[in-house]
Amino acid sequence: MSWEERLNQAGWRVTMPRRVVLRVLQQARRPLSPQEIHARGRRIHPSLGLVSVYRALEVLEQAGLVRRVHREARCDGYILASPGHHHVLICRRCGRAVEFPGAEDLSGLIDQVERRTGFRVEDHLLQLIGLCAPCRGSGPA
Amino acid sequence: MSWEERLNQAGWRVTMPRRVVLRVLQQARRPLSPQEIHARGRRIHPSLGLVSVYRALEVLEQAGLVRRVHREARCDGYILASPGHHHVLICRRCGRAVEFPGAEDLSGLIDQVERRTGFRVEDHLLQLIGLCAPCRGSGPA
DNA sequence: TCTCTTACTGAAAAAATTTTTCAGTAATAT
DNA sequence: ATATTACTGAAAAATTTTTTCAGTAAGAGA
Repeated sequence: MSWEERLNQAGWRVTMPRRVVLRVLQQARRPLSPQEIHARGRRIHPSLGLVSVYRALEVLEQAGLVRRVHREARCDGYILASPGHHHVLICRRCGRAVEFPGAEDLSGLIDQVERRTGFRVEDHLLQLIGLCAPCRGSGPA
Repeated sequence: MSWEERLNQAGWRVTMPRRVVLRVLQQARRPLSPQEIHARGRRIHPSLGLVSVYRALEVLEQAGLVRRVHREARCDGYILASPGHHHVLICRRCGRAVEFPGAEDLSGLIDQVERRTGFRVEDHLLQLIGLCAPCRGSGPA
């Protein structure tokens, strides 16, 4: 099924901004911000508005056609740090965040990725999202 | 070593905003945005400025006393998505982002976390940061 | 304890990002 | 072809983050 069909099936229309955003991302070699996508998109279709880029990204992300990357810069939300490397567990219902230790657990996966991609992995960001014990019991999922 | 000593050793001063931000985060039960930290901090020390909260977070994060949490909302940077769940590998030098499949790799870790914390893990965000093959060869680390 | 140095501070202003509003346009079903 | 309404771009509003600057206070050294 083409992405056009996927959009249509989900009740969305196939429009110029969505087409252009997708094409820009296909040609990109690194994650792009909305501004960057807009600038590049305008070279393809000069009337493309920045607001439409925001809106297109929202729809395309919901449709699973685009993935948001979280990078060090420009994300808020802070918790207290424990010493050493920790992963973070976040409850999607109450927002509680819990740290848990462990880097070793990933070494197998990291080895595999290094072998397959040629990357040298230096650091990682792992966040697990779910429901904490109290929230599992109370109210609607 | 106390956090005050850690700051001093790293050449930073122990100041009111840093003290207040840390105290607010100690009392918080979920990740807080700079704005939220500011609002709560003012209840402890009404002259606290928002700008100082930003600056304190920056320093405390560098000192390893505070950890930034990346959440779905409010992060830019997009890449094209492949179907299904993928992790993301990002080169810190050239910015290239590569997806790689795999959720099974984490099942052991997730089981362990669920047992120890009572959370039910539904989703996760894993990003590996490192150097891609071309960047490993060229220029300064 | 006093004094000096300068890393810090809050407030205001500037810059940048994101959302809302609105009148008009164009994608799709019929 | 036509009708419906999901979409569009631009402007304005709201929000977030950074910069600037004159003054303050942390901490080193006497």
